Amino acid sequence: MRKRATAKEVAEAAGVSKWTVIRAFTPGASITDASRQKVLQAAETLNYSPNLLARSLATNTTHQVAVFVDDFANPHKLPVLELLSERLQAEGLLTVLININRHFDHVHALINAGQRQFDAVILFGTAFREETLGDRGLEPGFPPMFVLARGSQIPGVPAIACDAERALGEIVDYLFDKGYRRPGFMTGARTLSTALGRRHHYANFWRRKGIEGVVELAAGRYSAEAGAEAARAYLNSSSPASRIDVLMCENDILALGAMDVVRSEFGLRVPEDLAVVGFDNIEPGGFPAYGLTSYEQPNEKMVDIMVAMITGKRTAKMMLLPGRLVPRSSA
Amino acid sequence: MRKRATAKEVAEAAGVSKWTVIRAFTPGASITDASRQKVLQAAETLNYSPNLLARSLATNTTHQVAVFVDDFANPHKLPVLELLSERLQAEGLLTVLININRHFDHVHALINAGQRQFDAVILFGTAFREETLGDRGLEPGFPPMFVLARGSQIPGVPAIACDAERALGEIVDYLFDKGYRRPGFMTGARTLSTALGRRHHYANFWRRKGIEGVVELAAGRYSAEAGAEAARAYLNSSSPASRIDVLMCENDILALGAMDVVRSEFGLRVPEDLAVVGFDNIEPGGFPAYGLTSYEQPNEKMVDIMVAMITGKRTAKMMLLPGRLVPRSSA
DNA sequence: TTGTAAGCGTTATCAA
DNA sequence: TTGATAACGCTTACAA
Repeated sequence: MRKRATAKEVAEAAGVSKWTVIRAFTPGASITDASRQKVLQAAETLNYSPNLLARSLATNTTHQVAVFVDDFANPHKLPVLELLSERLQAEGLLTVLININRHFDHVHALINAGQRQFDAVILFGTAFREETLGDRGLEPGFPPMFVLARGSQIPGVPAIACDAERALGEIVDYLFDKGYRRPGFMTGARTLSTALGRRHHYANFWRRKGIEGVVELAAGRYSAEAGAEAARAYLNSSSPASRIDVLMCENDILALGAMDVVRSEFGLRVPEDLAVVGFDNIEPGGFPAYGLTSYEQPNEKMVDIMVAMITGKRTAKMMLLPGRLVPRSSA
Repeated sequence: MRKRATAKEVAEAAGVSKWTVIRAFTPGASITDASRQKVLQAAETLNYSPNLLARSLATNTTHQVAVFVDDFANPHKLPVLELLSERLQAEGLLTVLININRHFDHVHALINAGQRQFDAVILFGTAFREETLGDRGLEPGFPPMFVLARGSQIPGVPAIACDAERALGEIVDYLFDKGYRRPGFMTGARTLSTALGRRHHYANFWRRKGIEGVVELAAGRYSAEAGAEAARAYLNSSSPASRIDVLMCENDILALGAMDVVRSEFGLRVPEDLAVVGFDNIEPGGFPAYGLTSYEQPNEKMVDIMVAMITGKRTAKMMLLPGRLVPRSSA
């Protein structure tokens, strides 16, 4: 593996100075066509292309965006990652996928992100509280941060997310119209503000309908298994007469787990005996085997806006966007 | 947003030279404890941490690995991405997710990867033929390439994948023992070598059992919808008497789409009327609503080996690893 | 152990 | 338009 050719080498080959070489590769630089041709030809034979690393050091911009993800159990992440990477690449930005876990937490990741001079940091659905950073605060020279698909817990960090209040309003209206009157809600991780948020709005809208006391099923985390366990626990401990008639789950993956238990283990019919609703509208939910009623987040819009903010084509600020109710057979 | 502190500034604050500052941040460098303490303290107050970009330029290693992905429809990608990013991070390497699509193809991506000096490039399940690069070949100074979860089509580019021959052998043995005798195979993209590979091995093993003529259902691409269409087309055009009794699909997502059609649209029972088998063992396949018999790739092993090769702890070479048959109710 | 010089491959700025 | 000088922030090699 030979070394890459440098601008200097190309310059010698073309009989010009290295700065002229740079100009040949700089759109809109002042250079004669003759020089440019000479340079491009020399570059071609030497197989030269500018070293982006050196460019980054000099320009102080890496064209790389860090995306923090901590919940890979949710299939919803994949299509959004696809969208995000596509749109970023369309703007000449690369996606650095950062796995937030026990060994590489937000603090480490943020410090690392600073050291690597990313152009921006996106917290994609990750839970992150301001206190976590401690005194460090947002360090000087730190890349601008954004929160995607979740409300922001950090003042000054803009969030682009689905409007949960509006979403839950639509959902409750729909369920009420369908005749459901004994609502339950399954939460994933308790500490997350969105968890509280969705649950909170859900309860609020039912209250406005004159119905108090939404039953809470706590799954503790986001996975089909957790959803299954929570549903099982509830169904085992409740009498058929007093049961809820509709279960809204904080996301689809919980809903699918719950639905499996409701039907396979307890032989209940969905939606006749117990209706189920999810959130995110992941693909398997739409399969005939489930027919899960869900709520679709405006992924494209969210991603487009986020990318526009990162590139500075839009002013960075919090935005809540409307999604879309997707009614199917489960409720 | 102030600029980041530099080693030089810390040096001035600590009353030493900037090289001493560097040493304080270099494990195993010769420096007195006194100096180190002074430096670390100054660094602390100035909130200094080394600039990784500058380091990369100087050391010619970025600690970044590019991962090319072109098929985001397969949910199997997500857990593997999680594993991969985790293991890479454990080695101090960051994952740059590169979306291969119409606008950003392998050639662009590879050139870009060279310019960015990634430490390695992983083709994760992407189809890429040698000719694509044309004359350029693998350019000098180009990062080492690896293929993950697919056979390599490029000589000299090591692939880490599941042993397809062994896998299909196990599957056919299992199906034969279960009494199935009229096999069908659903292919995704026709051009991919693994497609041909899996189908090829499948047909071979049936032949060894004395059964010729595996029926091919061509879905054309990898998605539940494509699987559904192919299954629909086949069932519509075949007479119940002459039909296959077991359908092996090239991957799970095709299998789920097919299974939905088989059951919901044609009212056939799985496995009694038509058994279905997939590949990858994605999560929804395991849900009670499907109970899809599948074959699990050794994801952890593949990823661990790949990372070990990238870090040089293992010699880079092609490896085929055994997976695991996961029998469920669908076959 | 510590300081110095040179170099990594660009870009920014100014002079010719 | 072109060439030259300085700078980006670090590492490597060498000298003190």
